Amino acid sequence: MARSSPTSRTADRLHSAAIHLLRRLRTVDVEAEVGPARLSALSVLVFGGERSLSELAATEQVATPTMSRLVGALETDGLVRRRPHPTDKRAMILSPTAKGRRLLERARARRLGSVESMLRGLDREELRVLGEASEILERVLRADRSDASR
Amino acid sequence: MARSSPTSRTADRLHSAAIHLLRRLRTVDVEAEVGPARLSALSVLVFGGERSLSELAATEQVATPTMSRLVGALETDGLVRRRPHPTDKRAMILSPTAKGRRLLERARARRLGSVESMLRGLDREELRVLGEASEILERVLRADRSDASR
DNA sequence: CCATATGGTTAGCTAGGCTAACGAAACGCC
DNA sequence: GGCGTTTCGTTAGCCTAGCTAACCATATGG
Repeated sequence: MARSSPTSRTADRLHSAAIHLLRRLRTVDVEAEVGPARLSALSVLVFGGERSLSELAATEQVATPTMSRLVGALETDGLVRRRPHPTDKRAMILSPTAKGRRLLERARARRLGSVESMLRGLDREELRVLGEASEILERVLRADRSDASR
Repeated sequence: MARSSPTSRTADRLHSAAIHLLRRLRTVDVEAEVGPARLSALSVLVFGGERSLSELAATEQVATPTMSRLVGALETDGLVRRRPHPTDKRAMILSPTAKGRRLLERARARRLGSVESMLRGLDREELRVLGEASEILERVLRADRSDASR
């Protein structure tokens, strides 16, 4: 493969930057009252709308038994509600409770606040570059495979 | 909260893009013969040079018992070697074996290949934006680490 | 020389991932 | 209508990866 093409160097730097950013954010999540997997699943229900367990598992790219356990914990904590599917008696429909929405909003604010504080001090041009890069990335990811997550 | 300054909107998009990129890469790592934490620790030794266990733990931002177990597994698999520290009898120096380097190179090639294939099709200008954004991010993360403010 | 700090390990807990196996319901097709 | 197959969700059991607490051995500074 073209060992040091512009594309491969960019890929390398992008990869590294994304890893380091998320690693930093992980330390912020320590204060969250639920773990990252539960938070992420809850986030899908809040921002992406209610859906069944297997749909949620697919969105989160985990196996259904994994999601079953996550949802069980979220329900125990009163963050998610399940109601029967109108036509399919095997299935359930999951939706966030008011408590779940509030908790998610707090966690999200913490994360975003952390990113914001890092960006503080950048000039308009640098912010523009970061914003544009994010858009390019999202577009490329969508194109590479229709994801539909979050 | 919920104000929408340019900074906060950029933070939001950046956050989302990084999550989606790494989620995609996670599916590539399924083929890796060792888990992500071990792979990452090995990567530090290969690209960042040999160091002690506690230094490696600090680099990876995990507690020393966690790193102790990771290193134990890497050593069992013949991917990492430990030798005594020249002056400090409590400490050890960790370095990757040839096997470790080869394994890491394969895993890294898979990941980067995946990112590269996503970037294929972008024009020079878009690549430039992504590369520049990565540099800004890395710089900001480095800066933010040194000052433990806020 | 002793108190304290540091490097690493062990034990034990939690969260989050997986597969295999299962029951119940839905679907498809005679 | 019945029967095989697929799908939805759960349970059981295993693995990785994170943590703290407690510990031993060695360094280091008064």
